Amino acid sequence: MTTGDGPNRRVKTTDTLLEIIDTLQSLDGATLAELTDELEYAKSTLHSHLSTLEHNEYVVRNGDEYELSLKFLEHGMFVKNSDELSRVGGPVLEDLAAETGEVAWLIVEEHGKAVYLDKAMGEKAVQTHASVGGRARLHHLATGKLILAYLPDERVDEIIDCHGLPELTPHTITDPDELRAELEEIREDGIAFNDKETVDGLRAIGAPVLGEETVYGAISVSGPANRLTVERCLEEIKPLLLEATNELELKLQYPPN
Amino acid sequence: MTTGDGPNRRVKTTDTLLEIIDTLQSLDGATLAELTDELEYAKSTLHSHLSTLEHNEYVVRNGDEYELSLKFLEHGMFVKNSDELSRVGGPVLEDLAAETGEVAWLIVEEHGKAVYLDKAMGEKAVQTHASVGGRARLHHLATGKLILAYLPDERVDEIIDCHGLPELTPHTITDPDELRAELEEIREDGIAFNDKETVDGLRAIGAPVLGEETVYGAISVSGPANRLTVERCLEEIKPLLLEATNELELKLQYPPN
DNA sequence: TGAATTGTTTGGTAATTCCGAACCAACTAA
DNA sequence: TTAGTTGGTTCGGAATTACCAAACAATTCA
Repeated sequence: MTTGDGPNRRVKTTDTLLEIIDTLQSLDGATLAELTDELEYAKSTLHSHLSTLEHNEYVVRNGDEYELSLKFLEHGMFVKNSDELSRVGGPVLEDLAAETGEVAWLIVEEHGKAVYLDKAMGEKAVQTHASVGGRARLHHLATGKLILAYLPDERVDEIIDCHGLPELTPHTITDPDELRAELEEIREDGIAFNDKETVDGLRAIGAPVLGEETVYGAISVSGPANRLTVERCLEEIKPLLLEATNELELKLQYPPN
Repeated sequence: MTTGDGPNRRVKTTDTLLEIIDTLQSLDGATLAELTDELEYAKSTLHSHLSTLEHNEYVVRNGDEYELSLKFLEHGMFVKNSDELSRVGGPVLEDLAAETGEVAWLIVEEHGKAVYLDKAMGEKAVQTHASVGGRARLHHLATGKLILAYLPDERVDEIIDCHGLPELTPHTITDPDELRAELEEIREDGIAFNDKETVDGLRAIGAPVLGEETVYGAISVSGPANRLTVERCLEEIKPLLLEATNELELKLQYPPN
């Protein structure tokens, strides 16, 4: 039989495999012995899995070290490029970054989480915690809250249930009702802030990219809170963001091809 | 038992799974019915595999369409960023692109193929066939031939055996001996050309990034053959490339951390 | 030289994948 | 409304195989 009960029967071997892949990534490559220590499988079992992965070019070997291969980059870039928002968003982010000097982000939702789809660095941009392809909870990001704000209420409840509202800084919203109140405000304003809710000293302002009945994603500009003041956000950044999202929404509505 | 005979026993279910993933990519998302047509498995079999992939967040559903998720981007960017050459190469490519106005590429070898690790677009750059994460044969690229030139002879034979020398244009080298002669020349010159060997009308010039006893990868500048003449390559681009690879080799030898 | 460590191979069985076929749910056409 | 179609979902059970244990090979270190 399979893992799990009742509906949605799963394939146990596949669970095993994906567990191996995830572990291989979190260890940043590992020898067979290290993997054996980390996972609850016999050495020989892991060995045949690794051989299969290598044969299919999903893993490369450096001596006795097994590492994930660039096959993942191939698939990943393919997925990224098949997203229309990603394609039209790239140049828009570059403009935003150039005009503000800060970091501009493009975020979409997947499986109830925020995924950093793209970024552009301005002149004064500082290296941040996040990177393209990375994931984060939705509730502590300007873009994440925007996405939640335009998602159906049931879906929001589901996401809160599933992922919780963990506290990252003293400013993170951890109460569901407080979050829902903020989402209401965001819907009224059409923009959202991240006021040191993710990292202390980091502020961001974002705007959503909306379609008819859907939210495609959101973009934001982030930077040090003392440089990116609330006034500067509202006066300088907000108009730029709204111009950008407006352009994106038009391009998504009337794709060039 | 398992797939394959003798040594390196493989896990058949894993082969199946990776086959599904590859198919899902080449179809750019598919319904269960479409996958059933494409692959030799029962509908119910594919269904449980897809359910497992979705449960592990490697696949997303849009209605009845199954698509690869951005999880692949996460792993892919992680692999890319754990490569030191990729990290130091990015800014160098940007400079090259800015100085030449053309497209600058960073290529590494994996499983006997060329992988486009990064690119930077100059002012006059035209959209090309290739994209980051993509793969190509080594024998028809300037960077690919460079990598072959500095790989052990046995390895070169192995790669020729395994992947062949398919013809992409009338200029592609398809004869093993001719290729080996060119590799010898490349070792003498320290640079390599791609003279319409990949796409008609496209020229590129590249230089290798060498370590002690190894070749890390290669970088190149490519553009329309009529603009990127052989003279311009030798006089303008070649010094820039050598300066760039020199910088990269130093940075790889003495990493900042 | 022997002990320790790590990757590789293999036999056999307990476990699971896989198929077939039935079951739904949503549309379409008559 | 009803019959027909298309596509996703579920489930029992036989055939296949993933998995473990244990032996083996190849290095490395004492």
